[in-house]
Amino acid sequence: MTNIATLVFLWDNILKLKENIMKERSFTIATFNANGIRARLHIILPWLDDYNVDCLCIQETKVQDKDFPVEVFEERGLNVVFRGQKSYNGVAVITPHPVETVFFGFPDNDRNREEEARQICVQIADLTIVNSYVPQGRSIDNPAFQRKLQWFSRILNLLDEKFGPSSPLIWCGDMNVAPEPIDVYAPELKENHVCFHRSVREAFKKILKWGMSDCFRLIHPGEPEQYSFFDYRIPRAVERKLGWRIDHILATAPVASNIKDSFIDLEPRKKNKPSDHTFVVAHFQL
DNA sequence: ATGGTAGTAAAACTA
Repeated sequence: MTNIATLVFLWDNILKLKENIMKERSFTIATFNANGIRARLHIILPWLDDYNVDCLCIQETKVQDKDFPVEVFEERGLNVVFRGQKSYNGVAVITPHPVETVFFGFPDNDRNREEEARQICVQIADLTIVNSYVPQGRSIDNPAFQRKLQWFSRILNLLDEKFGPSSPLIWCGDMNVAPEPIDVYAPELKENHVCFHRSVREAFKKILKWGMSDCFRLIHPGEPEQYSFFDYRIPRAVERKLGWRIDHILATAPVASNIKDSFIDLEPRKKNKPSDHTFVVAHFQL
């Protein structure tokens, strides 16, 4: 009888454990192109206080590692993973959770500083998050544009070989591509633009086809004039709706199927100085 | 005909 009682007790505990594991957990992620993180702390810090995201992915921190403002995040109980270069590029992941750095740039690369300052892969609980600052490409006849196209094929190889479409994976950041005509103003004039040329759109869509969903579009299908970037050289670009949706949060099915909300927050632009990008947010119940 | 500005960091480069 004691054996049966023990069995019942154990079974009961297994059920409770399973219940705990299966319990929905909220996860909110955001991406932000800072264009200089030190110049945007007045935007980023209050925004973090307001939203309490589980993970903020930043691109274009434009700061060397020795000058990165680690303390302002750590004194708020946030963990930071970052890598940068002097004046250009630079990525960071900010999270209240324990975080493990998987790699910078691409795994097994030949220590390319620029690539490391453009991509971070981290693990937060069971989630793998890749934060990318995809090269802009300069012009379609520039070698930099070929490197941009290669970035997408290398990402696809990486996701396929290391993870697979059924593993919980988020790829987010400044992708420098407007996937569809509704994702940019005057698309008919942008066919030769490095962020709208058919070759980049196709390279990007190949990754969607492989098994990732554009989280913003899951919540706002077909909604026009939803932009994440406004060129600060164009006067009153926000009010005139002269923007691009080039910052994305993509997720594999196990994550994307649990999406609850997604939006582009452009409010912080109005505080003091403009920032060239906005916060793109996605919320899941995993 | 191809601008406009912001950031970094010290003159020009990238976006």
